[in-house]
Amino acid sequence: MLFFAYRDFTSEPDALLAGQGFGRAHHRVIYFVGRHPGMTVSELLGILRITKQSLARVLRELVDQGFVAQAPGERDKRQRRLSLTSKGLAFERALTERQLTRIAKAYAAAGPQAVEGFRKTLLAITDDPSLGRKGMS
Amino acid sequence: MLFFAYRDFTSEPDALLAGQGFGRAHHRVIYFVGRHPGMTVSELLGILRITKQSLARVLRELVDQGFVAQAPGERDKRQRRLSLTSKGLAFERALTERQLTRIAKAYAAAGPQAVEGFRKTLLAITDDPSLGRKGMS
DNA sequence: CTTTTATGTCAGTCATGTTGACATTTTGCC
DNA sequence: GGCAAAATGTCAACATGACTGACATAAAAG
Repeated sequence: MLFFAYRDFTSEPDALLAGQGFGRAHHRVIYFVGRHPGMTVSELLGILRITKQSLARVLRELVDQGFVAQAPGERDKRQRRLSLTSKGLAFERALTERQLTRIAKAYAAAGPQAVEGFRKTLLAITDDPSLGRKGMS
Repeated sequence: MLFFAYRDFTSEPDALLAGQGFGRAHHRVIYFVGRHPGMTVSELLGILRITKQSLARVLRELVDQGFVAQAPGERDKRQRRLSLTSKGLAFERALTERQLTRIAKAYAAAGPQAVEGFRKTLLAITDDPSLGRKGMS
């Protein structure tokens, strides 16, 4: 069930992303950078749990095409704090819109209590539920 | 959240599979064949929604190594009805065991009502909820 | 007898992950 | 001041699992 839900949940954004030559990996970066503006590369690596080489490719494309901006950290100039450009923000909203529609439909079909149970159970399945505190999806 | 839960949910079976030189794709085949013994290749393709070329590689490895058996259909001899061998069944149980433990933990943490809401909401998120009637996960 | 169906197979490509090695800039500590 | 450690970037090679397109075979269906 998780497999099907995840596949269908990502299918609409995937189509949009493909139009830009992007994939699901780009979506994840856009998503997390959008929710944590100013985050560092290593924070992002920690969340995604992938290698920096994997991230680098995706991130470079997003920066090159003007979806994500990098700025040296104030206190620590080694860091590259990441944020979405206005172009990136617009794109993120377009991606999320589809998923919100889907969630809304699920909410309508299953009811608020079911959705609350859904959240709770998803968090319990996940190894590190500390990530779930800020409205991630 | 779906992303994290799916990743963590599959992490333990993934480790087991890697020991046999298998991947997540093999797990899905073993899972569905185990739940629908005697299913045909095209039924499996329909469920997984991948191309036959993608399936072929995975299926061939599973058959070659004696996890899955093929038998010509009785009425239609073109078909190859798929089923797990005893070796395949034992492996499937080993894989599922880990996930059941995780589900049990989630059940304990979130409560039965939450888990029921979880099921309901997952089905509502999925495009074709007809798949969810037989205790799939 | 011809077409369609179920399946298999060859060959090439793409997206996303991996390891390992090495470079650059900046920070922090003795 | 100097040097190790940290944050990041980059090159190269490789694995997995998806894709497309083309073609082959056996059996069923008309």
